[in-house]
Amino acid sequence: MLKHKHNHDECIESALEAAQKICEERETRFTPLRRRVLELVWSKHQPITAYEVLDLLSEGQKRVAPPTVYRALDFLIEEGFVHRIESLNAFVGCSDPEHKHQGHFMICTKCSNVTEMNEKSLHDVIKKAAKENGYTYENSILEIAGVCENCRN
Amino acid sequence: MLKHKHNHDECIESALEAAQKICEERETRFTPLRRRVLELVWSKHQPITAYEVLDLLSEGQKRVAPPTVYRALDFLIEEGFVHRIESLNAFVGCSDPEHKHQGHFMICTKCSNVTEMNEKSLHDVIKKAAKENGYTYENSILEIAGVCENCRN
DNA sequence: TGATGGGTTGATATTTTATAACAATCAGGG
DNA sequence: CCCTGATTGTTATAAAATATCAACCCATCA
Ligand SMILES: [Zn+2]
Ligand SMILES: [Zn+2]
Ligand SMILES: [Zn+2]
Ligand SMILES: [Zn+2]
Repeated sequence: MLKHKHNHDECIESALEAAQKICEERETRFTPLRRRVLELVWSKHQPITAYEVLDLLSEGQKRVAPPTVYRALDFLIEEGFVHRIESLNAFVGCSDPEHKHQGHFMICTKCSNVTEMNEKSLHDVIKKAAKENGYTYENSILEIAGVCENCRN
Repeated sequence: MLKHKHNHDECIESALEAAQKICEERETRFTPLRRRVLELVWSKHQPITAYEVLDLLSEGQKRVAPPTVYRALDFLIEEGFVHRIESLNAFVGCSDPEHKHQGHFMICTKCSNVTEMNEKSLHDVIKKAAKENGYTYENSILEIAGVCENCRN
């Protein structure tokens, strides 16, 4: 179902490394828990709910409580490593953590895969629309539902 | 706080009339409950939560249960009279119920007022972005957070 | 008329998602 | 080591939404 085949382990690994590096630069704490939660978010190359993360995190150990997961997710979102998909109440790893932003996504209604769009032009159009309506732009969420290339075939 | 001063009673009344008319055309049932819920959604010219609607609906009578409200909201959303604001878990009346669409909104982070944008150009850009990424467009939500003109002054 | 059936609403219980509040623990600086 | 602030653990609860089945309404038609 993945849009492009790739070695997903590498994919996770590089996300973790990037996060680690950014935290060092910012002097924020990439603790084992936060690292593990980020790994779990990435583990399912699809949006994952907080309680799914909770279940995975609890495997083979005492069950953790919701705040543990939500606090870690809050941190990861704050740092820009994870986005929340509002229309799904779910979370995905960010494909471009170096540059803080709120995400713009396309969500396949057949396979649930999500594609993050990092397109400056789209971002600019949205900013412009806000300005034209008299708003000072802060940030935005865009979630497009549709059918992905794979699922059409 | 309202962007433009207006007689809000008239505003509500016209929304109800429009809904009534559209339901007659579509032969869907604009029941007293649905009418009342739409009225309550409009009553607060700002996003309103399902449970706020529930509280208002329950005033002076036996308390209604959540499904009553959610079912009415589902109908109103389905008919395009109401939009859900995903980032707020709240609902607003649609400013253009004649033409079914998912809403594109700007949300003031100071006063919580919401402005619906019915701009074809923006809609087109979003559709185009979906297409360029290989998705067959179905619909989209756009929620821009910012500060409105009033609140800046 | 009154049986039938679809759509709507009522009622009860539960699930899903998220947060509040406070205690325990940990990591770094004096 | 002791203090401090950040992080994590723990318990309880709030907020948002849905599942299920019963009751009701009302148009159709036998
Ligand atoms: Zn991103
Ligand atoms: Zn797909
Ligand atoms: Zn609308
Ligand atoms: Zn404002």
